[in-house]
Amino acid sequence: MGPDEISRTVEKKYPDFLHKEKKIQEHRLPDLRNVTGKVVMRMAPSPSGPLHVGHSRLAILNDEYVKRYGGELILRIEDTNPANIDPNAYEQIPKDLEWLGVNSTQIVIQSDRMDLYYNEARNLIKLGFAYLCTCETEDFKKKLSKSIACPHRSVSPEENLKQFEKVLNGEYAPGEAVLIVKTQLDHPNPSVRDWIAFRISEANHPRYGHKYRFYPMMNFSVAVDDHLLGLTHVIRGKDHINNTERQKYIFLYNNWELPEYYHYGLVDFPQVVLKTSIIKKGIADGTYTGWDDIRLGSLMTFRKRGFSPETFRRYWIESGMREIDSEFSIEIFYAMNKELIDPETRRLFFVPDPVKIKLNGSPELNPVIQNHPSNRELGSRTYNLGLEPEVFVPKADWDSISEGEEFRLKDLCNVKKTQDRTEFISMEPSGKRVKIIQWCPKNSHEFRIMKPDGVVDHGVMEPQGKEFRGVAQLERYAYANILSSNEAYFTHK
RNA sequence: GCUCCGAUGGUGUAGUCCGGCCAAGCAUUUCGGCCUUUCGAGCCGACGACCCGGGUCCAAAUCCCGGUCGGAGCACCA
Repeated sequence: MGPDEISRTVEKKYPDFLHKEKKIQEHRLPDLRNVTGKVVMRMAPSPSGPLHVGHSRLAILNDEYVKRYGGELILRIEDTNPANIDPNAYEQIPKDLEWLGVNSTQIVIQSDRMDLYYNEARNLIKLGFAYLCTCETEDFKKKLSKSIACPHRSVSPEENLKQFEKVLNGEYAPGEAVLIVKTQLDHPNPSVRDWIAFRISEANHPRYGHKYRFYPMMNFSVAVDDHLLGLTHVIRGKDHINNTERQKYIFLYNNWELPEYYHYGLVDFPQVVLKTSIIKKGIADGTYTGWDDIRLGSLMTFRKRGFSPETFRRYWIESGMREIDSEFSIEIFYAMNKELIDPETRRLFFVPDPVKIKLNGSPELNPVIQNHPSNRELGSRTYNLGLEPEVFVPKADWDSISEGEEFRLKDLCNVKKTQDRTEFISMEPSGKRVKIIQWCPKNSHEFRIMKPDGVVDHGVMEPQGKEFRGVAQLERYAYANILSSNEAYFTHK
């Protein structure tokens, strides 16, 4: 039996052996604990700016589970720190989520719910689980670290209630009084001991101005809302683990049923600026062009770079929900996006750092170029270059070709380099394996591409790219989102 | 310092709860090959990992103990 015969026999008798089934392992998020019927989940960003890639994980994970089990996904905007609110965020956050394909069924804004928080505060005071404290901050912290109660901790509920109303009425200045939730002073974890539930702020609130001055801290408003909104499952970052422990006391004191909590690991985004304070400063001083500056990691930026929102979903589903910290793999993220967009992304020629060369001895050249190698629906384009035309090619490629070497101008013709020009060889590929490079006609226009590292690549774009908008694969260069006749945002290689 | 958490190839993950089908799967990167509608595309292939040391067990990535390393929190931010 010769080799061919063997393989034919094997093929016939044991087809499974040759075609070992390609196991396509689909990443699937684990099931949630304790699901009885529909779930109620939430995502709760603070409106300090637009959403960035980090927020997208929270949004996608919650959205995925609500889609799996059915139920509600609440967008809760946590604007209880008036000093750190970007008024535009109220509008932008829902837009960012819509782009991601995350559908919230209800939007809740915490500043609309101040009375609910005040009522719960009064309730806890009455039950003896909360007290007003007017200690110096440092003094209070020091005592807490040594598990020592401050004098206010033993004040009667009646007296505390009076004090509470005084604070609401403006009889204390910022820093002079806080409301504290009692937990356990001897709790082994110092960060869980008596924690601050309300503090005074006189900052102007974009939605309510100076109507309120005693604002709940996140741990308080979150606990109250998670209960009142009927949350069944809470998914959020690992940085909230200790907050969860604190919030559980509010549930305990009210005998409320706890949601199931999940905390996913922290993700490090190397070399991406995400911090809103830095971005705001950078926009103000002109370092950045805006929230969608190519160097930033906002969803607005990714959108402007032409990413598919589906890429975020795939990436975060693959990342799962484990409590392991990880590094955001931009490499894998790019690869996922490429796989999604490539089948319907047209090709164009962009020549960075162009040099003009003459095609000596060529006939009339009228190339017809497919806009996509396999997707016929994207059509083709034609150029009438005439006899012995001049074209642009990338300088780096030109310099790497040696004297007398044959190479091919893609979809045009084969030529040979001779000093500062080329000699025509043939229209058809010669069959030899030669370097193939992209080119642009003489009447191409100037074009620049903004890259995420802040570098701008200059070059020329073929004439038929002038009207095109959207993501294109600039052959042999990269994918880019063409924003105007002379500028694009770099997507990825 | 205190409390808690984690550790699978360069990177992201599957498997860990309920030990055996795991001489560890998938993806990406890198490398090699194929591809005359010629791509930095696509297809095929290769390299590459269970943090360390003990213990339990016929059997450990998986259970137990001890280290090491890494992370989070300890805000009048969220």
